[in-house]
Amino acid sequence: MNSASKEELDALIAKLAPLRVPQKEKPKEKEERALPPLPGAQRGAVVTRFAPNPDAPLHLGNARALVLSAEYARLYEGKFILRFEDTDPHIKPPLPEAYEWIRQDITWLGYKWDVEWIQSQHLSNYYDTVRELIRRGLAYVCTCTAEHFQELRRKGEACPHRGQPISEALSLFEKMVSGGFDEGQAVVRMRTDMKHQNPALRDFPLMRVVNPDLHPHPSLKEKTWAFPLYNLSAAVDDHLLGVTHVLRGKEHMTNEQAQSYIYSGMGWKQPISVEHGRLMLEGIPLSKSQVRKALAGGLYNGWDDPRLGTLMALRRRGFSPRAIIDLMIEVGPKPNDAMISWDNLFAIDRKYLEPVSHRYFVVRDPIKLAVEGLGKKTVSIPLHPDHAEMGSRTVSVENGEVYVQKEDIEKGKLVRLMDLVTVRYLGDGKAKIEDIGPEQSVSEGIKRVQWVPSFALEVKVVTPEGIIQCLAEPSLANEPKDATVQMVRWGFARIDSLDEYGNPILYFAHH
RNA sequence: GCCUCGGUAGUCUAGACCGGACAAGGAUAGCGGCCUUUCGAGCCGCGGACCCGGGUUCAAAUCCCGGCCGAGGCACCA
Repeated sequence: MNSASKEELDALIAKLAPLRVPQKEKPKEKEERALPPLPGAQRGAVVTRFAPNPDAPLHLGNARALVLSAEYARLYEGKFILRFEDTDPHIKPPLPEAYEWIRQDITWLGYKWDVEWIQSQHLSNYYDTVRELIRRGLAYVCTCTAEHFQELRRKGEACPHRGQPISEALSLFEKMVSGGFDEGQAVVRMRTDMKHQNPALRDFPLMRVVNPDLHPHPSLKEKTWAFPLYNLSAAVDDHLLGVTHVLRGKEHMTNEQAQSYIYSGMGWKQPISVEHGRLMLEGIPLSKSQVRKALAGGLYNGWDDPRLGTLMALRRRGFSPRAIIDLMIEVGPKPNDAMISWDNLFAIDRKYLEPVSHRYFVVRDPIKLAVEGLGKKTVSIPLHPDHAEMGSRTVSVENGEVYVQKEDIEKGKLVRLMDLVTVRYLGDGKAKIEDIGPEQSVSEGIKRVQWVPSFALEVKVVTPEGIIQCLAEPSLANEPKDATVQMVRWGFARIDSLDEYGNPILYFAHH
């Protein structure tokens, strides 16, 4: 079969299912980029998981593993698990509010998880597995200092504890669990091969001690001294939860090998692992540690600061979750790293926002224009030029005065105030009407600009570059919170909140 | 120092496993035009890439070897 040509296959398919023959003349629909097949996946028998550490909200880099895991589960009609990996109260202590942040981030993207699993609530599973590994002679308790073991690992030499009897290992382990060792005094190691060509795999650690008085776990009432390390907890839970496919970053490549020692030691079937490359976002620090540091230093206003690449920030700016999903599907599960450009994300997002966003005039850096002879006038303008069914808004000029953007007018030049009138700017805030209709203004290439009446709404637009005080047409106040609007000739923004005077604050998304 | 994985236009991606209609397709960004009461959307056109060097082959983006560059691991983090 694998020697059959494409033509032969097509012919065969045509015979079997004549209705599904692709029609040549059919205009090529822009096919949505699809995910490549998942190795070893069977419909209905795929279980994936997304396993964040709840120490921060999700960012675009995390979204890759998340979207892939959720999409593959959906694609194969399988199950999707959300697992919180909160077993390090010392170096990466869980942030109690982050659990909910992450749930919200995932929900915002439109995904539901079939199972939620919090590792810190299931520590006894890891203890049981460690006991079994010790009983099988596959693990031991090492009381070397970290530095000393590092040295032995480098040289490929065993430490004195490696040969300890099983009974001793077992009792030392119970001593770890019951608080008989302080931090750094003992660790459980997998017995692998001290001469393994990859030093990372030489007797890697399974469990260590964290002092609960110094580093209490926020969601553990009882004092707990022994915590699993990543390779142990991931292997135990992936097995227990029946995970069939693990989609994660390629920084876990050696972990996959480490985990296979546990899987084979326990006689478990190892899930198929697909490791994707890392994502970078143009000009933005994504790494949690960097962001946290900058946050502490007051550089950002919070995890949802519009300058950040967190999903929270993108959500606040009014991005469509579909845009993030599309981008992740485009990047796919391949092992290449990718530098995501904002332009690319904006372009995808625009496709979703453009057809649904109401148009409004918003003026930055305003200058008052007294238009001679304009007087009192009310115009009605569609909320969307291509969708009359969306309705329209009205803008009233009271006394011939409007605001335009300083940069849009030039003394002596014509300018078309959109949907209102064409004027010539005379300088000194004065303008006079010219008898040039909309069609003619287009054909003559006259600049068309947005404007607002003199009794405009004062709005703040929060952009990645800073907060801009602007004037908006009064009907913008009719838009509900969370609505995404298009500020004509500027870009998309989301209605975020009201300021102390009841005026809207908008978060800018992009052009 | 040891180990691993990558390298197609500015950016993202298809093709690579299974060499041949690939003088490399799509998207985005750029430029030009059309259209249009937005600097939006749409349409048309233009320019832009297989990291380098060897090898195998009638034929290499695709296979092999070497190099260069990039990323990651060598945590009592995940």
